Amino acid sequence: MASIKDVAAEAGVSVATVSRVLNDHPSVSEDARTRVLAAVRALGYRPNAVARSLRTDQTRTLGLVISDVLNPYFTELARAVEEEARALGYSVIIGNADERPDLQDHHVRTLLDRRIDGLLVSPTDGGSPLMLDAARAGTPMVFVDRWIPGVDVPVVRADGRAAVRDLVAHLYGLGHRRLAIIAGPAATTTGSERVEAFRAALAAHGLPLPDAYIGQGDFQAESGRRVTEGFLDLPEPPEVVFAADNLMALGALDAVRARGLRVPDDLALAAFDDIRWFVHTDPPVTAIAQPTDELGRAAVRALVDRIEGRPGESVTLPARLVVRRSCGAPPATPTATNRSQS
Amino acid sequence: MASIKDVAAEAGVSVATVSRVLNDHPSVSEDARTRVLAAVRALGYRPNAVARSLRTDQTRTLGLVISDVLNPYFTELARAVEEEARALGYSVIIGNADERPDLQDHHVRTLLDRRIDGLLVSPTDGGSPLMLDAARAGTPMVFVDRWIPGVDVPVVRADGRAAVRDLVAHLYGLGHRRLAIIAGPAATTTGSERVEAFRAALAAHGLPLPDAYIGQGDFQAESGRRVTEGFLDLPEPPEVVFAADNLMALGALDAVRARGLRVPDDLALAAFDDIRWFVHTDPPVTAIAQPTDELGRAAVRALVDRIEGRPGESVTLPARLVVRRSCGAPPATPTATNRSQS
DNA sequence: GCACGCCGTGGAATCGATTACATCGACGTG
DNA sequence: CACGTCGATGTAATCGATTCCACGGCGTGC
Repeated sequence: MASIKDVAAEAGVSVATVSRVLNDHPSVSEDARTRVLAAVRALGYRPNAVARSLRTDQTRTLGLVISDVLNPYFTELARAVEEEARALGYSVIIGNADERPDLQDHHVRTLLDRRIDGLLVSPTDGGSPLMLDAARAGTPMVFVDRWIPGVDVPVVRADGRAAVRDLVAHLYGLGHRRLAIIAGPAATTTGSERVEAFRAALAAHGLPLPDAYIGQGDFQAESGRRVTEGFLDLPEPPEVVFAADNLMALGALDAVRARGLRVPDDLALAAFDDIRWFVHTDPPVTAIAQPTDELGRAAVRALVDRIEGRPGESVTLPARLVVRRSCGAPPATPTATNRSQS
Repeated sequence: MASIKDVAAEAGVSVATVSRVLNDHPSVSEDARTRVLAAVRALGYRPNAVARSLRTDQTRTLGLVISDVLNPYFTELARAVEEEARALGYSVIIGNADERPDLQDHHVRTLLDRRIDGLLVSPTDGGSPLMLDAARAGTPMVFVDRWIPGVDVPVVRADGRAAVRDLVAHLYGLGHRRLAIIAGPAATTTGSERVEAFRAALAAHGLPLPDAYIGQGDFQAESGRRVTEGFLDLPEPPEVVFAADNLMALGALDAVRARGLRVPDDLALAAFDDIRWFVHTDPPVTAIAQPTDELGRAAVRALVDRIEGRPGESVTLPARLVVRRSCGAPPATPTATNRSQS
């Protein structure tokens, strides 16, 4: 591959001049500029980003560590992040933690080794020493979706409490009284928060949330299946299951179907995170939708602000309830179940 | 951040010795080794991958340019790729082309600028000059899923022809005679191949594939919707629609539902690419499943072989038909619709 | 007892860029 | 006419690693 030296030789100038042309420094003669540009084209020269990064101490790269690539929510998030980053002149390296703290650490470590300019994380746990050290050491960092309490890092996320209240009101209105939840890992903020929001919303209607109705999941489909089976085996099974993410809802659907039961007649179902497929499942699933795109963009903006020396603020956006048929009593108009209403 | 010089100073040795310890070169005294290791720990030193790459001319990084991150098929593929790469000591940078040639080029360019060791591509088009140049210039490269004919690059993909024959036989057996296809872009191999396989399979049953029954899609949901509406507006609409990927099938489902029609009674549906959600859609969708995981792993192995100087061979794995209810006549046993059978 | 070889080590070149500093010529001004 | 200024350019230091080469010391074989 041609280097800046080859270009300099070809154009009959020094490497300094070539570099000046490439970074359009003002003090270059028109003549030199055209000769350099011609040489660049002739050799098909492209600057070596590795060398440039070493010298300038910036990679114009963001690291994004997400909890699970197979989760459509995070995929959408990743897409929005990449788009906004590209618009701001940054690339993104995605690390998939698969909800495993060790994998998360692996990715944070290699991203740090590559000297990415900033890190976007949706932590799978309470925070490893590695990540906390990095935050303390001043690596620009922003938490997205989930966060680690007590760490001084901006957080970009959705607040689902109002939507959970709406959901519970909806369920209550349909006559449901025994409501259960498939929770995410307690070590994640979204894991514990959603349970608390659910509990609070139930309390507002004078309903309890017994321990037997709190199933411990891990945000993966398999745990949703397992927990749902546990619920169905209870002497007094719940009437509704609220899954704290879309994959566990999928697992719940698996469990219900495996028993030959029907949603919502035998068991109603609702989920946190709305995805396109929920419109076409049998039945369409009532869900709480996050403004995923905006979250991704806001997170990148906050991170780039930090990187470039500006404050970089936390952002909280509201989630909202999308009613479909998985909890019973179809909505008034048929189109109301379609996502396009939103 | 501490550099190798700091470590050398702390340990009272030269940078050469530190480097030797870090790369466990044999010729280092036990004493020096322990002092260096202690210094490394004390300073929390981590080698700068950027500097290392500049010197060694290898980044231990693979580039993966996929056609669409929002497509679960590619997400699964990306996951498998990352996993296998990690096992072999490589990281992966994913570029999402969103089925846009310009974006694809953008990613190939930045990946090349970053001097990735090898490139994994599932091309969205017939191949830009940029990519062809890179291949010719000797950048280790492997095509996955889709490929560009006439370029000397190994291809790792699934052969769906047998599965498409099975599908058509299945449809024929159910009494369907008017079969239509929502094709992918003709510029992609998977786009044109699937149409050809479908046409050939129809011919074997003496069935035609009229032009009106070939809808031009672009592998995105919206095009599936649009094409399906076109089919439904035909004076003699097809009895079955075969979508060449899962997103267009989703779009087809949207279109059918928007008209208040039912699958499979009013229109039967089948798709290329099987995904978890197809089990739970209304109705469960008959699909052709690719061995996505194995494809991803095989692709990485072929690429790493190339990078490390070994041959690196093309691989073709068979796809297979998974019958569900979206074409009519439910399969004999209820469990046969479940993915766990596979 | 001497020479050779090997081991451990450090000095310095190198990778490909950016950039501070020096140089040189042209031009304007007093 | 001399001097200061400014624009264009080149030389060389630098980023943080790896690695070739040289060197000193010690063990071994003859």
